[in-house]
Amino acid sequence: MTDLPQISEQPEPIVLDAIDRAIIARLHDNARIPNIDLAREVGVSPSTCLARVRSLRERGVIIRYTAEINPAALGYTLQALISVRIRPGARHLMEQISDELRTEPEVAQLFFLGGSEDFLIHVRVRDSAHVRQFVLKNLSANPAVALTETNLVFEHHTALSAGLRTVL
Amino acid sequence: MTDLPQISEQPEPIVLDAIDRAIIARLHDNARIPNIDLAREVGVSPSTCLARVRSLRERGVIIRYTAEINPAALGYTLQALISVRIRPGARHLMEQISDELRTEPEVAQLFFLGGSEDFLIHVRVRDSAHVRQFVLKNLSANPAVALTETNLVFEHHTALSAGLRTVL
DNA sequence: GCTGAAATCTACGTTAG
DNA sequence: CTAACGTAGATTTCAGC
Repeated sequence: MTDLPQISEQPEPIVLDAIDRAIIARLHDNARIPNIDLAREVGVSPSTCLARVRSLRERGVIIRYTAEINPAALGYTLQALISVRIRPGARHLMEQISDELRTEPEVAQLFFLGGSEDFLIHVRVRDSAHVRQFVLKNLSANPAVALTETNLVFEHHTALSAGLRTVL
Repeated sequence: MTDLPQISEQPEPIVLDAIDRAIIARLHDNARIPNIDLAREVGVSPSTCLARVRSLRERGVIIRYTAEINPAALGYTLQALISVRIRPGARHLMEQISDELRTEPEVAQLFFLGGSEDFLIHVRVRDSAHVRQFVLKNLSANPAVALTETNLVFEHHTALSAGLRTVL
């Protein structure tokens, strides 16, 4: 899925009180916590808690609930970051290239960047031959691509979203 | 949380059949789908489905269930990628620096890299002044840091894990 | 908007194929 | 390993504060 556009959204500014933030933090940590337990932990009744969770979902604060999958279990044990520069005359093709890349099963994340590089692609692959093949097929073969640089990922950590640590 | 180490794990190799993969794909899309619906969609009985989901959880295929939170709703509307190079004589401090960075609320992801750069940090911040302050305080002030480079993120896309598209 | 109780539905252990 | 049954407990609606 995609993050929401970062400008000129929010018809009504989203206001979250301490209970909302506590709910968010707990659901981020465990999306399947029973509503009754969640309610007790944040200090409201189950029905109130349910109404708040729904409101958060409807206002787009909670984007979705997802299961984190261990990619190694699926046979993809290697990760790499590939930075890509598009030829200056081909910048109008960036949306199309992005759409094509996102259909490739190896692509885990895609960043559009400002600065000297245009894309950063986070891929999950079987081995180094696989990443080489990915670059050749999906990037080097495209005449709009000016330059690529591949870095292997040794470790990858993800953290709780900003602004939620203090309520845990 | 952290991805599992990428080498020498799996006492027993994890084998997943088509039903397991279908379950994984649906739980990745919606971690809160009722077991009864999940069972119907993948074509097994609810009790069988529940047993499979548990097994996937116990074998570490499903790492956890999490709610994706819209960072913009929390007031963090700007994203940046910061690449960091550590001084060659200070490489032994990398673990310590990593641990310190991960306690900062702005840090969403942290990559340990091979190649010319050592770290890549994905941060979520309020504005450009905030990211500048982050770099000054957490990186430039550290004598082990040789070089940093900050790129603003215009868009960020995340995709379904590799190997699951075909079963959807 | 919050609370508490009633009805519906789900999860999950047990039994059996 | 898989399917069916039964119970305990959760979710969700609704009336009242």
